[in-house]
Amino acid sequence: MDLINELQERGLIQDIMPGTQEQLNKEMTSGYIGFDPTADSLHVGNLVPITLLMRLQRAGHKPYAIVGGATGMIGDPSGKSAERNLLDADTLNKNVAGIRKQLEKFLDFSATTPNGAVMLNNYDWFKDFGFLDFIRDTGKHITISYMLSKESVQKRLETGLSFTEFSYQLIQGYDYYHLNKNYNIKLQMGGADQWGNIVTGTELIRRRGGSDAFAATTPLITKSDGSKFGKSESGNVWLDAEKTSPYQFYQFWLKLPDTDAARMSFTFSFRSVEEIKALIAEHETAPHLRKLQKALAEELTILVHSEADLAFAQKASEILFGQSTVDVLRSLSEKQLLEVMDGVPQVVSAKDTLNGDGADFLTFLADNKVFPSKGEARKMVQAGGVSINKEKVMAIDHKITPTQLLNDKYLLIQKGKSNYTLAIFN
RNA sequence: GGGCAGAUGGCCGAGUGGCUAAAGGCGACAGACUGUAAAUCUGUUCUCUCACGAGUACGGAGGUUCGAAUCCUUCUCUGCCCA
Repeated sequence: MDLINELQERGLIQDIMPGTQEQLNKEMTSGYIGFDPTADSLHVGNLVPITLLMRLQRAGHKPYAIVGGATGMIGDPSGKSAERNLLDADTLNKNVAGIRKQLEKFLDFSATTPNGAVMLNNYDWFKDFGFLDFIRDTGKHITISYMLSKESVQKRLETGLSFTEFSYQLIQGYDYYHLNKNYNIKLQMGGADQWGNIVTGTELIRRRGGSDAFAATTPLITKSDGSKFGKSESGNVWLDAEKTSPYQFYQFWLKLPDTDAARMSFTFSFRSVEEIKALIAEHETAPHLRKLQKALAEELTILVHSEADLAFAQKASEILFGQSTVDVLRSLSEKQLLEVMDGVPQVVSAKDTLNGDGADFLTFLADNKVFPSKGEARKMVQAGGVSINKEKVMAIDHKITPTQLLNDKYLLIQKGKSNYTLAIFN
């Protein structure tokens, strides 16, 4: 099965330009995807383009990852309902560097392999490109009505769109032209919201007499309820272990609703389509075992983090969500406890605050930022949403005393169903 | 440059002098049920506070008034129409 057929089976093709499949079957083809440096880390949403490049490379083609140091300065209006704030140069540089580093994990960048991956920053070819030169060389080939007809532009005409964002498609379009001309790149991929920008690129290449240029986009990935994919209660799910611990990352996939788990497996997993179908069938016979979610969570935690990180994440999940009771928690040695809690957010405070009557629980929660304020903490306790060591806290005037501590030192605080914090008393 | 319309809580959107911390919806969070699922039901949702309460808030700044999201002036921004 060729790459495009497989992508189609996985539901990863939204739009595709005629001839793309033939081109990929004809020869080793260089293809690229751009990454927007809006943050210093990539998040799970970016895993779609990342795995797409991986699939491209595994199929024997040459992947290019373009970090948008230049385009990031402009702001892509696609999919945005309002004008974006511009990032300052320092932030941008930091973001570009962070993203670069992460991408290196996923692709084989060895220069000796013919289809070794390559990373480029479009700032390099834009920084010395003067405005007059740009509008003469590039702007001349694209008409206003063509640019205006783009959906990303149309949607914003009513509510406002600055010239800066309007011109974005030309900048990205030029990227493709530049890459086509200088690197013989013949394929651009991206999310469906990028189709307009990508096509401006192929148009520019065509009008300026470049070689063949093809394009394919993936459907925008959303959850079954239509909301944006890749958010947990605590915000974005990042690929950076410092921002989202491997445990939290593992949990994110494990918690996927059934309806999403199937689709996400096709989207993210490198298992074959047949394997995934078999897993889904198996899952349906015993949904409560969550085999599908587990398989996906395992695979992706290894891909993004490591086998060892997965092992800890699994152990922690087992203890935090298994049949465990206070007794199980109490039976863990200090070492075991700390290992398991590695990815769980932790707060440290002084042990002598527990002397006498003990420390007021609500005050403790607020002071240690487990909750933003005492009022907030009270609300949660009153709603029955807070537990200590797996036992629900019923009283709003609960006091923490030394006898409640695990290993004489730790307190496992749980807010809601799946948010844990480990308090350490030294 | 001229005319018109508009800016309300995370979002949408009602409110046109006191009963408004501001209807309703969405989203979000929590509880029950369950499988760490979905659906459903319930509660919460400006900030701080044990509570009484206090403080901020309807684009910005001034003003009228005992009292303003609501009236006036002005500024900023956005859309539409005309030049």
